[in-house]
Amino acid sequence: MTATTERTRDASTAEVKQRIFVATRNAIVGRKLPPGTKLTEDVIADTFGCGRGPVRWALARLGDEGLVTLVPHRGAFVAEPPLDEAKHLFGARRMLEGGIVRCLCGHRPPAGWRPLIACIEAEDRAHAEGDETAALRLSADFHLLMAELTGNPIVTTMLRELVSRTVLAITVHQRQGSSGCRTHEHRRLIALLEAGDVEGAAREMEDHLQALEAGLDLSPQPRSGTGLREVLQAALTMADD
Amino acid sequence: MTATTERTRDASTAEVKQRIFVATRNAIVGRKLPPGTKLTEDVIADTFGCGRGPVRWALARLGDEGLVTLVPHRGAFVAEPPLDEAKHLFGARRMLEGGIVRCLCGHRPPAGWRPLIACIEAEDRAHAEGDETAALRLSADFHLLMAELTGNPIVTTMLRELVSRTVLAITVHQRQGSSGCRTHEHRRLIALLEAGDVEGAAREMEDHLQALEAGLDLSPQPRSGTGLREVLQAALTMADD
DNA sequence: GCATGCTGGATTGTTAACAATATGGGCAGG
DNA sequence: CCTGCCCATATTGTTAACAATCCAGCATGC
Repeated sequence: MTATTERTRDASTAEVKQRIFVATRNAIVGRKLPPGTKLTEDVIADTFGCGRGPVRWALARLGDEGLVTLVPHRGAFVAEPPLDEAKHLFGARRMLEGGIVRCLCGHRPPAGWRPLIACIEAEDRAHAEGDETAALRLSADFHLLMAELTGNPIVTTMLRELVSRTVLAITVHQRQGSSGCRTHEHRRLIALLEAGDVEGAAREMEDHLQALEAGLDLSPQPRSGTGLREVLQAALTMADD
Repeated sequence: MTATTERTRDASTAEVKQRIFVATRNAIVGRKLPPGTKLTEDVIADTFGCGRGPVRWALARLGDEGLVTLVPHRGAFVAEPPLDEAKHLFGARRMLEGGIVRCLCGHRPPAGWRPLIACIEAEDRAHAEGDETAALRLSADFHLLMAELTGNPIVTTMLRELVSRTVLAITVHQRQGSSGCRTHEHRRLIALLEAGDVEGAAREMEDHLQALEAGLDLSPQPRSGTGLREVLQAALTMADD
């Protein structure tokens, strides 16, 4: 996997931007780049052997998705979603994924729920091996797979964005000891889906996300936020957009 | 409102990109730029009196949102969402807005439903004056307002994107005679919300969107799509992302 | 000793120029 | 008369260089 890094083919001329974008995003959600790290343009440009233009494009795109914060004349940093944003993130996922579950109950996909079961088993294996990062990724893949099973690419894209940001939010607001999604909740969700219990399945998904949100530590964020500069800058953000 | 267009202040140096983006998006959803129109970079650059860099940034962002299609080495065109995409769009809105309604039923916003009623009245007035474009915009604002009432900016952003694309899809797949959202359906939705009927309100919203989707003409799209070039290019779009 | 004001270095934002590519019309050949 | 090739033109994609801006460290004055 991640064979993209090895493709230094000449066909890169028109897809360098995409390569940089995907690589950086994978690095962020894969916990390789801790939140707050500076993403210097020259470094990335040298790494990929290209000018600074494609780098700026990828960084802007990542900024739109909320994975990096772009500070004018300062640069790009891996985002550190504040607690408010994390809660909004989970709220949005509750609304969207509840709809996904209800949609899935309506017309079951042709492939059935087998892909979901396979994903759960993979996550269990990762848990057994102690690879918690991989487990988190597999857990995210489970939710993403549900979106794909609706057959609606737009929903898939939206949820992918949400899930990426959620992973980042979980990373920054250290889960004290709670592992990501409990797999038995996922199993119970599938059971309810198979039974055709629309309302029960939707409720299960919402409760599941609620439990995930409850795993955040609500302590007043020890990092920046009361820094006097952020307060003043936040006061000026009101007259935007 | 829309006082942003008048701000030709010198502070533009750092926000030209945003200006171009907002202006172009408003022009597209406001039906000023018909689907398919070529968006030449030089023209936009000259219009805003800036280089081509900011224009490319805005165009890329619009491309991400699905309002323009970026063809490599060809340029940017106002998107003409195919019928499949339109249906997916409505499907995504059903899932998300169903969740929004259910969320709103849970904890009613502090401002109550008055803003929604005001929006409906404005839409009725526009209908009375025969300004159908304004009516479509107001109708979109109603849905957007519901998202804002959840107090979740992420949901608002997602729905804004969806609504913009939906407006474009409706524009291209000419509604034969059906006006946008019927206001009485909006009123009924509010009544169910006020009554606290969660399931009924959600069902009403889904039916409402279903009715909107049914207003599309399912005839094989008379415009481009069977153009033999688009068919072949679409066949190559499979191996993307 | 501490706060304030400057200067050097580094990094971003933008513009301008160059190279690469696709389109359209003209022309030779069948 | 139609098909296929070729070149002029215009537009995009990219890189490189310049100007503007911000941070770190140091000197200065109280």
